[in-house]
Amino acid sequence: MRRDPDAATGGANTPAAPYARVKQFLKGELELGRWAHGARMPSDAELVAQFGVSRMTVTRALRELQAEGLVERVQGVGTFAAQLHRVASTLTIRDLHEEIVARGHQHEARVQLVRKESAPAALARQLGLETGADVFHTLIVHFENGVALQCEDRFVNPAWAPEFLSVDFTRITPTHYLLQVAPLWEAQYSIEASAPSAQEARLLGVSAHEPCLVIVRRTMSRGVPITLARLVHPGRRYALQGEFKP
Amino acid sequence: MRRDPDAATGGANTPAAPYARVKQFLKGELELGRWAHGARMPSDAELVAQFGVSRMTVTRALRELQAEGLVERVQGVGTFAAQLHRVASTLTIRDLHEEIVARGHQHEARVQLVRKESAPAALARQLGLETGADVFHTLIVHFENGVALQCEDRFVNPAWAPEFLSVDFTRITPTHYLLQVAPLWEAQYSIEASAPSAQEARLLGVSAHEPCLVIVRRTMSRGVPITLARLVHPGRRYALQGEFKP
DNA sequence: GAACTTTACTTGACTAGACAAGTTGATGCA
DNA sequence: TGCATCAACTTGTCTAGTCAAGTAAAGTTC
Repeated sequence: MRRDPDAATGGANTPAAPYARVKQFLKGELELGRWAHGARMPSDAELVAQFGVSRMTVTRALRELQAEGLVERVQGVGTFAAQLHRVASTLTIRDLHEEIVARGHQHEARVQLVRKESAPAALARQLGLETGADVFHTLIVHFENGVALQCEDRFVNPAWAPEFLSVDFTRITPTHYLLQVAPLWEAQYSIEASAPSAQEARLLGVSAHEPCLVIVRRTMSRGVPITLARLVHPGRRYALQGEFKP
Repeated sequence: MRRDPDAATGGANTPAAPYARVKQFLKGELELGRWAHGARMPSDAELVAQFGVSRMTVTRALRELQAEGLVERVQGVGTFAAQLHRVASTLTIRDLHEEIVARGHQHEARVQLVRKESAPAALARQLGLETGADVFHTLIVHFENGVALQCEDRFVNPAWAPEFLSVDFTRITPTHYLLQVAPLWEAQYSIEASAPSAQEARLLGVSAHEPCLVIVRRTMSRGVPITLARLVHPGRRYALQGEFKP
């Protein structure tokens, strides 16, 4: 069992940590709408007096609330209730293989294409290469228990993963391999609904009218583009799910 | 201009804060793959010695890295490089009105339906009500510069927003109004691609085959369901975009 | 009145030390 | 061998104070 210092009123067995009590108090008052958006909240000094704790403790509570986007702090001015006119959520896009295995199902990858190509202008620009430079191109269809779930069309910057073409993608997904090569990355993505291309429809075994969820993701590591992927999912078989908890 | 203590090697004008230096050092080493997933990283004491700072400073750096999911800390054992086999991203679903206004465009909402209904079993369960209880139902189509962008089909728990039906939704979006009533919430959502219903296609002015991005979102405040919304967007006109920066 | 200075208050960051609580491995004993 | 104990090390949290940097309002001077 994991300790959860955030549960300020936990199981009543462990009297929550002081910083968690302060944090939970402020969170509760915010939930009750005690401070309108932009309204001034108690200063550090006031909370120190109110809770009888040191300022470091109060600071920690407020810094975490700030990181969660619930309050805004301005040096020299004060702490204010944040604008909450947005729903922020952490969307986790897991490696498809792990996702399928986690469901207790069987994952199969059929490799349609693995080759080196010459990058046209638009692609080269996205990958930070010169037009006509070599790029690696893979086209893989992923199956869950024999049903096509994703068509993965991917271009990779050879500078980052020179051995990319010799990887056995029936055993390891490109995402998984690239994570080994570049463990930390930043990504930009776009999620939209559209009809599949004729080729994608054929590979996924769906009609050309079937609505598909298309994720286009560009991944970079230390500012250098690594890969550009277009992931096409039949709408009837795939949904992104997530939750947001403040 | 905003200060950014995280930019440990910032503009060279401000020598970054010590905690930020420690954090950036560890982040950089993680990027370079110095520690494999699950490998042991330097202990607090080692970092204290290495950087000549107090333990509180090291602790703060490590705690923030932990919050970002880059390291895992186990009391009594040590600090370890986290598994990064996932791409987590903060997906921000903004209020549509604000999103459109931010683009400098004009937003128009046409209210198709605002009424009280009796909740069928499935809906009642989702909203934590008894079957047959009253629910508020709105159906609103949102336009950006005269083009239909979203069809918003929403059910609201009357207990939370008794005045909901008398709000002028051509001036304020339901999301915006509900945020005033319940400032803090948690949400579960599902994003998928599908064809619109006949009614939705008619309201959006698209063909029944047009792939649509459908977001179903259930919102709760303090554990009590507030609203259930189905947001349908023509795929050709709407994409969710976001980025992930570790 | 306008411009400058002072003062009070705010958050940002850090230090040096303390105690608690958890894990691990070595030691000693039956 | 098996078990209990202890020491060393780890992270988790807190205190009481310091200095720095920023804002805003009150006061002062011209």
